[in-house]
Amino acid sequence: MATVSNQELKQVLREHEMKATSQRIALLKLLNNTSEHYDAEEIYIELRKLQKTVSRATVYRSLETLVEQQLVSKLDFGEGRMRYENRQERDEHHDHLICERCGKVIEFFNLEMEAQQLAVCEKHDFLPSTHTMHIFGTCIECRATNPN
Amino acid sequence: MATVSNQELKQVLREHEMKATSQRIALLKLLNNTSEHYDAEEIYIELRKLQKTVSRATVYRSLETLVEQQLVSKLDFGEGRMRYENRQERDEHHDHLICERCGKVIEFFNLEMEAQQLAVCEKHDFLPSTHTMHIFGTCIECRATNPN
DNA sequence: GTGTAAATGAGAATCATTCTTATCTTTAAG
DNA sequence: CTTAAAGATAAGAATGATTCTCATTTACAC
Repeated sequence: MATVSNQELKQVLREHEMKATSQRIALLKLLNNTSEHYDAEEIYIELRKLQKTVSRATVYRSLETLVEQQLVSKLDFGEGRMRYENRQERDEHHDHLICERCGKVIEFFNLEMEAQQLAVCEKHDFLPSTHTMHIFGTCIECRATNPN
Repeated sequence: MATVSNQELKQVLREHEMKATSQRIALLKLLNNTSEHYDAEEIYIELRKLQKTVSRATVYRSLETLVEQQLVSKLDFGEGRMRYENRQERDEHHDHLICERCGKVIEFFNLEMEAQQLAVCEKHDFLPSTHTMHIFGTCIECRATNPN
């Protein structure tokens, strides 16, 4: 995962008609350099650790704008709060397997499933914009530990 | 949609090791007799209309138990609150198309998609329990009104 | 009918998120 | 390099959904 320079991030923000504030640059860099699915509070804490002055409100507002600009994806794993992941340089959309025991998230992509989704939309004269496909269950490691 | 008697609902609750309280019977009957996807507050208001003494806490607690018992499904349409639907007598699981303009929810079932989900789980040695598949977009009526 | 575990009502508490407002930055223009 | 205006920010208050607390009530096995 190549670290992106501040200059490049500024460029990205400006291309999306967002002022290149230090808070936004730091937030984008954080999501750029991790494969974690952080929630807003975790992002706030990480930015604070990095000596950034930032408020929760700014984290939420920036995330909202970044999601609108499709630079970031907003994910709901059914925990009562949202998680976010970087979307730049991702060529493929992906869905998630979520382990209900350990919380691990496995990403997957299945072309046939995507095709079926389009078929369903066509059948119902529905114009899709986004979708969420989350499969909840138990991962192999957790079953190995305790088959239950 | 055949109305189920209180006696039958009592029976159902007892079969699931839940005390057959009047609040639970009324809640279950409400969900049984509608195809709406109510949220907790709407359920609370409906039960009040029906002259039932019930508190919000009881609505939430009962729903939680009913979901555990798989008598009710908990749905997240990305509105920041959960919705619930009856699950009894439904032989088929189904997924949802959600119109981002008018909020309409269209239910669908696609066997091939379900098969692909199982295939993905197998591939990742993942034991699935439930899944959510929500496609967001614009329904035909909204596009007819304003193609955009 | 009684006792007891379970369920409930009312409102307080919590948690994620959004709003408010006064104060800063960014950036385009001189 | 200043400057001004639009846009962003910090801090904390407000909101809204959901959960918790605890004293009281109810279901139901006996």
